[in-house]
Amino acid sequence: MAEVNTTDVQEKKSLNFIEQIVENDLREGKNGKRIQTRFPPEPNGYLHIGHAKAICMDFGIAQKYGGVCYLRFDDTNPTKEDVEYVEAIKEDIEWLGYKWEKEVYASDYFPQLWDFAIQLIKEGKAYIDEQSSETIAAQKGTPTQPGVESPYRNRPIEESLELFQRMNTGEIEEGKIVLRAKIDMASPNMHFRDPIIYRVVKTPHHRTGTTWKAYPMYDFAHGQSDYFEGVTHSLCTLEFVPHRPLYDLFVDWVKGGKDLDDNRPRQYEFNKLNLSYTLMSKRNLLVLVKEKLVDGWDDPRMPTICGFRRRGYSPESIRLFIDKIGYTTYDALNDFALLESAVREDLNTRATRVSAVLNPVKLTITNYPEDKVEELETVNNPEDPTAGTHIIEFSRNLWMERDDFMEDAPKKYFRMTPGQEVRLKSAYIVKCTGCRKDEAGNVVEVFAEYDPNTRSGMPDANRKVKGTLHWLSRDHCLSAEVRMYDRLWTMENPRDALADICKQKDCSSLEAMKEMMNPDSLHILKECYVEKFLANARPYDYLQFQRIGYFNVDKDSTPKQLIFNKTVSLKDTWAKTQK
RNA sequence: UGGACUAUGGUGUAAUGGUAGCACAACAGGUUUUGGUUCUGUUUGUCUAGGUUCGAAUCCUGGUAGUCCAACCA
Repeated sequence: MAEVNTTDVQEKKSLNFIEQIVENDLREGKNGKRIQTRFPPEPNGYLHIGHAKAICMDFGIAQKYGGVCYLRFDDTNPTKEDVEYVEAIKEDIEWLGYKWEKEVYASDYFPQLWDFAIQLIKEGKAYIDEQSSETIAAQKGTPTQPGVESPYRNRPIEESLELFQRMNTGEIEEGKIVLRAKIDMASPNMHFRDPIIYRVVKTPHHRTGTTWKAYPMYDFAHGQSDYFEGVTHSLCTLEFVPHRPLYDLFVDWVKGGKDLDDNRPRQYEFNKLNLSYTLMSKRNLLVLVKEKLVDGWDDPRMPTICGFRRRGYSPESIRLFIDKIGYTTYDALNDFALLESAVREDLNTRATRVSAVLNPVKLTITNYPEDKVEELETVNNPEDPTAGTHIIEFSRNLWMERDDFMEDAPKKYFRMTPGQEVRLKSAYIVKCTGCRKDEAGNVVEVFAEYDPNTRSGMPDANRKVKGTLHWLSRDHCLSAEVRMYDRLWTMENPRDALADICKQKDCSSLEAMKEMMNPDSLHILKECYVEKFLANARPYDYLQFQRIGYFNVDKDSTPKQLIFNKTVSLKDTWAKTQK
């Protein structure tokens, strides 16, 4: 029965348009019914949740259709790249739960690409241009005006050949000459107007060192790399749609003819992730890190994979979110609330429930003996009976949450207020008898009397009261620092807002970002208390502070200095009705 | 004002010429030793004007709106 059910669910889940293409290709026997993809990051920064969407697609398609996925570092621009990023990227992909068949680099193909470029020169399909970048740009025309041909366009092949060799010896300075493909200066597709395919870069490469001085451009490397590796489906985001005709052209050329066979990579594009209240571009994230507006790439407010990891998101929750938003060709703006609902959904099943008092006030049970301490059992996770239980101490002197007491309470306030009964979670029902205030009128202590018959196992254990509060025994808890995070940006679409501010005020994106940042994105609470049970909690452990939210243990937390990060609040229908 | 792409509730997504469905969000209620979870119910949608068709969210044409393209970045 259960198996039938699973099949039903799978059948009901409709295929996204890429999966439909893949199934079609499989049916038609393209590429020998083989599926191969690649995830091709440039090692110039940390992966963010937008990359996670591409990772789930690239690795997911291979997984689902019995194919393989390579991890290929697109390292054709040594000025921006670094091994630091290579290592971080690998860590993040593994954390997300994916394994690559092979780790490869575009730079592995530099010799083949070089030979191919020479072949094109010999065939009259490429030439060396000696004009300045400004001139070349000007000759390119505009989208509405055709370009004009370079005076070097029809230079003798021998000249181009010789100059191309010298591009790689070091004798030619950066920017002096480039190799261009000879295509069509009048094409409505700007990428066809004799694109530059090789340029001189003298910065040492993080893998090949100083072996090369001439480096291929993206368009000249990507499709060919796919072809060399045997990639069948080259999946990327929508901004590469205009590149596709060029991709196909170069693949045709490197294959040595258009219709030789059907074994060739094809590029398909899907929409990239836009998230509300989130700035995604690597360039701007780099500014945040460099200018120390955040605490590094893994600051829990960052949309990086490592940021979400430090914040307490699970890999499963991120994959669940990606699965929910789907893949289309529409430029969507996804609601951050959907990501939050995904992480709540996942953490609800796995986070250990504990008590933490973040804004403490004394609670004294006046009819409970001074020296008595009871060890009470509390469940680790009501959603998971196998998660077990742990002990929490109860005594006369407790901490409670300041928000859980009101002297004059509104009608539907089910918490501590004089004359009202509440349940102390996992312990007794108590009745509030009053409070003590300081000279300024601040409540400094709340008083209550307990009903000894209402503890679990006692005769009145199942007596119902409206409210249940969390609490801690003052002599049996630990101090902790708790970091409360909120969104980094105040506007729903910070990318557009950033552009607007820069334009209006004619300022740098750094200045604009400073203006846009949410001043309340981080609140550090230093005087919090948590259960003794957390003495040995390990970094990244998933927790639920009951009635508050999901939290995790920060990577810098130690038994002496406990630090917790708020991942996301619990849904709070009470707070909502108060607004 | 060139080319390419896109348009389904507030948001995202399905329906592949034949009953507009799902998730999030919102709202109302039941259960609950977390105002959580869970369960039930409710509200809200095919950008627009034509055309093809027995029948159009789907195909065609015009309009409107949005995205991308003029790096020696990827």
